[in-house]
Amino acid sequence: MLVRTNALTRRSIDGPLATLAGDQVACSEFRYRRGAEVFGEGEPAEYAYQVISGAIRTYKLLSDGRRQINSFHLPGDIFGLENGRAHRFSADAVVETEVRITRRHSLVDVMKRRETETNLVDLVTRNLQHAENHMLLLGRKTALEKVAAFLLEMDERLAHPNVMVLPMGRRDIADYLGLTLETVSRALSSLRDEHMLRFDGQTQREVVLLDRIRLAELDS
Amino acid sequence: MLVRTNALTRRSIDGPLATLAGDQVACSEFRYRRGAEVFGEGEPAEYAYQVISGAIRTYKLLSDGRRQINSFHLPGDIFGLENGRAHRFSADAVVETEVRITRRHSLVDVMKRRETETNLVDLVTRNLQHAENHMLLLGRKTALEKVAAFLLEMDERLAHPNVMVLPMGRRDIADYLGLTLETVSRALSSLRDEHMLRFDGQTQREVVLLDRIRLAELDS
DNA sequence: CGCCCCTTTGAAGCATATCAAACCGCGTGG
DNA sequence: CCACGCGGTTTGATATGCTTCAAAGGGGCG
Repeated sequence: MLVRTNALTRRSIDGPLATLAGDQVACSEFRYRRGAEVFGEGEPAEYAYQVISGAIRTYKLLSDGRRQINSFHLPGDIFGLENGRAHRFSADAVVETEVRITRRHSLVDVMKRRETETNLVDLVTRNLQHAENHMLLLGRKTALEKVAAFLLEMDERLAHPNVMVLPMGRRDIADYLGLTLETVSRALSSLRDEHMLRFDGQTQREVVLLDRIRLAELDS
Repeated sequence: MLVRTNALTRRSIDGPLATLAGDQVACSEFRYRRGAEVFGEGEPAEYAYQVISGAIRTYKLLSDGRRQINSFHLPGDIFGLENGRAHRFSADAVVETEVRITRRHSLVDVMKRRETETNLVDLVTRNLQHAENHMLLLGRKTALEKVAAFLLEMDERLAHPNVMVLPMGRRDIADYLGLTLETVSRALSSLRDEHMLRFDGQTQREVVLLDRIRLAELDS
């Protein structure tokens, strides 16, 4: 499948991938047909990619098929460079597309050599990962799904306390979720009525999650 | 303003910031009152921050005051670590909040020493930056604003061609913008009717931007 | 020529926003 | 101690922007 190439066959687009890879690692080129999948979410991340011509979309899917495209990758762009072992999103060709490919290992090894125990790339990448998840939420989830996702995110980040004390008000939650505060309030009331959560104390900021499983189901 | 501290006064939360900084750089602690601004979008990024207690929100604002919160930063979280000179978003305290602060320079210098000319952090960070802008779009912009922003993004990335040939169809644009394809189509028709763009050829994929200024105004 | 995909356009429905009012706990000052 | 005011939240009624459902146009390709 992979078309081997060498320095002499390189095209005019020599971006960071080529620079990074330099002559230390092998680059190959490959051509994808319109709609062809480059990689799927959850698949092992073996390669890093640079678009030579055409366009790639990277996206996430909800279980019901709704899709959120994170980015379009155009000629010169690098994508698919993951810190973990698996791709966090899917990628496929919008049109007939040429890409340059290099084994992820090569890059990661170069990276590892240059950085020590505490990895700054990891740090930024975690932020990126959060942003990607959030884009999916903002672009494609309903109010109820958003609020459920928010509660579960906070629950997890607060290490699943019995009583979750939210430091932020309804307005802040609303702005985080791309909703109005009234809609957030209604969603919370609805979840309370459905016995998925309960308010503790008098402030409405102390929440007890009663059914994390059903909340997670709501979160698609 | 900054409260100097040393290793002896450090609290129990010693996350990556402390590790990164180690004993190489000075850490200070500071306390923000509820609602106090830690930094504003566009301000010079002089420090990196780690939350000790409380909560910080980072967000962007549209000119009419609509706000999109990107993240809530809870104890242990690091934020405000920028690659460029300026903050890409604002940060302020949701509640009374303690943060540990270190000069950005210290970290950046450590980083620079460890990495060479081609900076992987830059790479990931650019993606993050895009994601942040996109969250604002998804959470807070109207259909017309989204489509205008999309056109301007593509225009810029394609180096302002006279005729912009979009590689993707309406469905792809819609999924990128968190809309339906019909809404994208209606928005484009509306922009055409308002003489902000014109379709070239017969495919409706070749767009000529006639009034980038008004488009940019739409994009808030 | 005819089919298929993409796009546009129209009509109706619906989820969420907007507008409005009441409630509630809390802090403050009388 | 209570009255009051105030910010935050809930709830209700209405409005609306976007989606959904539907159909027709238009171009490319077999």
